[in-house]
Amino acid sequence: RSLEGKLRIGLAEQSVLVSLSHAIALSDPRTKLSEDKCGTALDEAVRTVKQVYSELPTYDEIVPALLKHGVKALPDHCKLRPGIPLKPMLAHPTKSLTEVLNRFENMAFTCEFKYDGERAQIHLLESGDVKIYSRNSEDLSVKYPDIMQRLPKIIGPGVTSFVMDSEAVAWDREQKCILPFQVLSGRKRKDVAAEDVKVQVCVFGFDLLYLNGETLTHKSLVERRVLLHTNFNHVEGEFAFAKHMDGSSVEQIQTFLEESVTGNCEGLMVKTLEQEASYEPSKRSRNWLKLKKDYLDGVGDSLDLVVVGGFTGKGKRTGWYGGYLLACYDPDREEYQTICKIGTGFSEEALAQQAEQFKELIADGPKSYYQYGDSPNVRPDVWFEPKIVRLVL
DNA sequence: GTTGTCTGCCCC
DNA sequence: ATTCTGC
DNA sequence: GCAGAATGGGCAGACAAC
Repeated sequence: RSLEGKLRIGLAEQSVLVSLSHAIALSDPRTKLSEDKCGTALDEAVRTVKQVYSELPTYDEIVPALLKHGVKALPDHCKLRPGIPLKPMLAHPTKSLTEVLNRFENMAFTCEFKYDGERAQIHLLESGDVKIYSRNSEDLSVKYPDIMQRLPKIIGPGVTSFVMDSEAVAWDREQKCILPFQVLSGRKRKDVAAEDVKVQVCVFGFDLLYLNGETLTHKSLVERRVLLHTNFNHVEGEFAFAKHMDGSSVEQIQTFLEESVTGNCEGLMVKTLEQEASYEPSKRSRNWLKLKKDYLDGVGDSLDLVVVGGFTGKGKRTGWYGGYLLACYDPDREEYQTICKIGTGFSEEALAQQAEQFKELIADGPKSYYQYGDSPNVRPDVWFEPKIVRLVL
């Protein structure tokens, strides 16, 4: 966990990679370090190690290769390979179509449906083994035996190995339509047999990162997409290509966005096609933008809610409230019904100021007319008098 | 066995 | 996931 | 803009309690 940077001590993955790169570069006699070029050489080493790690995120292979061959030769020994999940490319959120058009002015770009499911990175190894990985590189192979089983139908002739980026989405076989994420999350995760799968899924492929021994990440999206479409088969209700539209006018995109929402999708992904259109593992790249319907202005309702409790903060929020319990007043029943917790969107200043504000409203316990659940995570550490109303977006 | 509580290199 | 902060 | 660390709802699984 130390190496993987998951200790929450202010030293996480990227800092570990920098440290490892520096340590190797500084101790390797092959790296000649003159005073003025030392900084540049270190930066170069970090760049190389990060690049390699993003494609083959396994210290078991990188560290021995570094020790044996040094930083410069590392990319020759550690390459993207089916069977090892690479860190998926992520998208930047945008709040309006204007923002998208602004970013991609004078560039070729494409819009894709943003499917509301689970990221699935599908690997076919030369050995014939199939593996499916989650967004966080968890092995989902056991969860999706149905996908494993149907793969032969999907793979085109001559394909011996590949890595595909896709979204697994809950699918209604009767209505032939996409079901919400909530349905998908009801699927079993362990000891799943393909025969008794209750929640069916359709896989929507949207990128191809490796094919028949060749890494495709440096190719442009338009090239990768051609390879995806020519080497895989659409299979009704089982595998489809993410729906896309390459038009660039406001009207075309607006229509496509509405179409995606009608089709039970979250909105659109907008991606560069030719320039700056490589696949950047692990990066939240500005070359991929997500335009979700609930980000858009005027979409989504706001509520007036009453703050009825506070949760003591942890870590850097120690000393004040890290989150609050909110309730909605029901005039018929004359009671406050707790509805959600809120813990983001507060600056440290607001957090401190609010702690002060609620100090005078601390109650001995929950009011008789508060209604809340049994679960401890909706039992705040401190209950408040129902005085403060907040507009929640 | 059945019920309840809590956790997760969880999913979003 | 979203959001804020220090660099 | 990056990296990191706060925090949300909701699920199946795991395990403790009965």
